[in-house]
Amino acid sequence: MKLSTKGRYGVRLMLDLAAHYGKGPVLLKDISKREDISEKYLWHLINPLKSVGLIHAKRGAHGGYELAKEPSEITVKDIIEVVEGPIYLVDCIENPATCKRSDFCIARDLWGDASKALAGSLEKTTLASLVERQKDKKQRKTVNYEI
Amino acid sequence: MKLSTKGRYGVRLMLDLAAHYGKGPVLLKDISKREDISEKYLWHLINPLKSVGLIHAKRGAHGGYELAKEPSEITVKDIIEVVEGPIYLVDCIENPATCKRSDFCIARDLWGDASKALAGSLEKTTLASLVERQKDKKQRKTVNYEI
DNA sequence: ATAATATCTACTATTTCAATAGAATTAATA
DNA sequence: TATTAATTCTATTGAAATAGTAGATATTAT
Repeated sequence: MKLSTKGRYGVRLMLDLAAHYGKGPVLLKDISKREDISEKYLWHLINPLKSVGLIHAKRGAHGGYELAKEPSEITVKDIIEVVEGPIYLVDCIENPATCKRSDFCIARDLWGDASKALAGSLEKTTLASLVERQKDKKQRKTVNYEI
Repeated sequence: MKLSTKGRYGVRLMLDLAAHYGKGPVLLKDISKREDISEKYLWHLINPLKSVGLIHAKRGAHGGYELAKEPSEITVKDIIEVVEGPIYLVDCIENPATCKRSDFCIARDLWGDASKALAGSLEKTTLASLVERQKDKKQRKTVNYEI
């Protein structure tokens, strides 16, 4: 039960954009360098995030990408749902027809609860709070070096 | 972020054993029929559950499988950890060396929290409680038919 | 002995995931 | 208006994980 690279990279990508929020469009090339993800692959993540209205793109020279909303308005759950699909541990929750046992299956209820717990945890964290944490961590690191 | 069939079938298998707990060994063949999972495939699930001490096998004629503990002592988390591996949404939590960013990666902390939320939810449910719920559901169904 | 049952190793098919290639489109600006 | 810098798109490939099957072996009750 692992997150795919889409989820992991997707959050890193959005976090990168959040860290540069308000400073104009960010180049794909730069994100690629900083996050160590190929431009080609990044595009597969950016594309759905753009079509769902989380990212805004500016084409042509001096173009690039930026968040379409405040970082405080975007949760990790929002991102994961776009790049990985809905947060359901099993298909039968979303779509009961995928399993003929759906009507009477007790396990199904269980997976529903667990999915909710997971989604709830991801919903608590916004991009803004992640950026904050990142700043804090850097701060602490600097202080440690001075000791 | 989906559970694999190992996890889904593994819980169904154990729930089947729990429902027959105390009534002597259960035949693989019977589990296969009831749960609609091939005997061959079931064995891939039973094997690790046995070697970890959750299931007890009786070989030869009149043999079969039974839970090695009370259903109230086995949680869904226990089962999933055996058939799917440890409940970590990303590898770098268990094994930081898998990613060179582990030291300073904020996303990593996030995935750690989410993994904990998920594991916590799965730990709350025991096989005994699932068997109870199953009985309740059947009860309600019968009552409804009588109306 | 025989039948019933679990155990094991190995293989194959399928699907999903990850990543790349290369061409097309758009817009700024000189 | 030509050029350059950027995003956009379709298609393809390679690799890995998942799912499932085959067929022979070992054990035990009767």
